Amino acid sequence: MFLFSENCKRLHVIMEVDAMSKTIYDVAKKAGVSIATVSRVLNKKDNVSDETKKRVLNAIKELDYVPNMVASALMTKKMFTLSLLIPDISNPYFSEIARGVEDAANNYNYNVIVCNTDYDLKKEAIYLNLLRQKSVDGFIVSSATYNDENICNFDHKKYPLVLLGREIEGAEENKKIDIIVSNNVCGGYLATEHLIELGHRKIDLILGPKEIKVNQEREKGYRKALQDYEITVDENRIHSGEFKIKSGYSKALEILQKKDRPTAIFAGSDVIAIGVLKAARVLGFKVPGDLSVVGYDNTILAEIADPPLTTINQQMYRMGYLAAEMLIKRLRGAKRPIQRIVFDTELVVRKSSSRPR
Amino acid sequence: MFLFSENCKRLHVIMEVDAMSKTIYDVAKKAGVSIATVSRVLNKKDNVSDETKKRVLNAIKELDYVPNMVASALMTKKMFTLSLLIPDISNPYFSEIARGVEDAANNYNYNVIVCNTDYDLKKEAIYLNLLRQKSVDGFIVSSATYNDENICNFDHKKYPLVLLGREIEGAEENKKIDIIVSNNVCGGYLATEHLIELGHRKIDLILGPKEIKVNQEREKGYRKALQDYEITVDENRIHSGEFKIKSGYSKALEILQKKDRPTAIFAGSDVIAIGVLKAARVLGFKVPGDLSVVGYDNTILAEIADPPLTTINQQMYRMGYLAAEMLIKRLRGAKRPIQRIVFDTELVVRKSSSRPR
DNA sequence: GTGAAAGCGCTAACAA
DNA sequence: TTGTTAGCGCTTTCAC
Repeated sequence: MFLFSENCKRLHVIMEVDAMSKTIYDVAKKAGVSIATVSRVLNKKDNVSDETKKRVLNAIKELDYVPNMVASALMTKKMFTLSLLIPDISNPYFSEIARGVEDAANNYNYNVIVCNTDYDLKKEAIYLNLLRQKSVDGFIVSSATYNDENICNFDHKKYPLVLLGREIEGAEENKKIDIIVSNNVCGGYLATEHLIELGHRKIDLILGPKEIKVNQEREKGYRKALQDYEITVDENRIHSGEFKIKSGYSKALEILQKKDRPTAIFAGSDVIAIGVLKAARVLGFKVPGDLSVVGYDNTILAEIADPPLTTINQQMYRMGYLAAEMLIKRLRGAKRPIQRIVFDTELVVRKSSSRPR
Repeated sequence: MFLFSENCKRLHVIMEVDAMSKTIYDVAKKAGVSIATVSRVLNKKDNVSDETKKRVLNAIKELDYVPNMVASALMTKKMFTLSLLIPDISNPYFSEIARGVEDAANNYNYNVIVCNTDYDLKKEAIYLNLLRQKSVDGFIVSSATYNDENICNFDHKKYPLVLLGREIEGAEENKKIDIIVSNNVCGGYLATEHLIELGHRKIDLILGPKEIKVNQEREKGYRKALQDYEITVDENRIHSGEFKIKSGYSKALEILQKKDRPTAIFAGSDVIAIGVLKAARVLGFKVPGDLSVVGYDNTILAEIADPPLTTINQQMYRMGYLAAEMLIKRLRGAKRPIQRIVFDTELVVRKSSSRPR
């Protein structure tokens, strides 16, 4: 069976009528109106009479018509899709952020494309480029190292961007981009102060990669706290590795076997702290009796760890949610100044820290 | 300054030349060829002479031209984007799957839109509908309950779909859709058998929601193991709740205070098992001395728990990876039969299980 | 090997 | 309030 679909200038040879996707022309024809009117109804413009609107809505329902957003995006440049670039979605810290981003996006009828950059600038650049081709409306980026050239060279006018949890070097650059961070200096300070106030003097610090700015900031907080309490900073007590259990484990193993071993370790993330706990267990040190441990992030891991980790809370979900919300509001054309929002961090005391023996 | 861009039928009023996105017309003009030729080069068709190809490539580079995939998708219907529907990305089980999906997708130059359905069929339906409008190429769905009407009524011809970790009721329905699952009956059996062989006879089962088929299957494995070892199944020992720490906690609290309390609990997920551990701690039961606990999934939580959880390993990452790969291969038009792939589960023995006192 | 021209399914200016 | 029509930036016949 062959049929002609009598769309204006379109001539379809159709095998099964239902197999073809319906277009705005089919709806227009069925409702006895022009495509412009159908478009008006679809986009909820008010200048359509109730009478015709009803007819169009009926036709849409009867034909099971689904509007094609790709076609409309060709004109409007809006795909109602955000992209989220993070190092690794399987990391609880980022999956919590992602959940916040997606919830906000969903709330405004946006979708989110998630990309894992693995802290790899090249991979990030490829994603950025591919997604621009797809006319994604905006970007939330959380994978930048402190001097991320991808971001510095990015055309923020054309592609709205919110930086999440990371800053770019240079105050001027920062003034051009919306940024959401948490107060890492404060977090580093709080963790260190907590240990000092418990009576610790030999406090080692195990951070994530140096290139990631949050680590520099947490270190700053650590130094500041020691200074404020008039404890000399021992450079040999400051270490860095990766945000991985293994990394925390091996560093701690090394540290804890030195003569002048610390009575406390402040880890730059919960994951690192988990590695420290493991090393302590292997070496027969009791936590917190022989060694106090403080983590960072307050992911679900901190609750579950043995013993439950004292840690610094970051508001991942809220940061993600706000990032998406800011981005969407900017996309909607609100003339708002560039913002830089700093989320508070706070100390969460659990069982992994106590006064030294 | 006003300029005319001399694109064929297009007349642009341009303020800053560089501010406008370059189109295929600009490239064609600069290279002195037609847009058809540019298109051929972009799509790597072979029928272009090396000479002209070089000119076109040069023009592309000089203009910093970025092809518009939305426009091309209007013809080709390919957006090179998959969507992944899962209950909750912040759940480590699903974030591990998501990572596998995204890695495979990225490997084939696809992107993935992640959606959180919260086990809510209505929310799932809304996502499915919205994403169809966006011409997403295919779907990976992991949120279906066992009789998910959204999936049953889904037009798999038009929108390729892979079911991940869940099946649909009815063998016939299943034959129409690619499915990737792990062997939950086997997993349930292995966990139960492990406890039986340790000498346990009073083994309680705490599952997730009954509507989710995996729970029914794990229960089946549990029953089978008891029967094989000639232990009477006590219906009062089978419980169900949610896949949440709290749920496991409250159920275990209740169970452990009964007169005839179990010597072992098999939890339907690591998260539930974590709740059980917490309840045991609160009530002063030592794990594994007073109570053995076995989890399910082998997420990162199992490693980290106190004590580390004996659990059933599921290959989340590989399942996710394969799901995306299957979907993409189908999208590429390979005429392949509908597949149903079952991943093995295996017992991982850690510290939360031992013989009963 | 290359170009002209007709759409893909919409939106939006302009007419009526 | 409604319709006509010219694109949006590509792909894809069909000529040459």
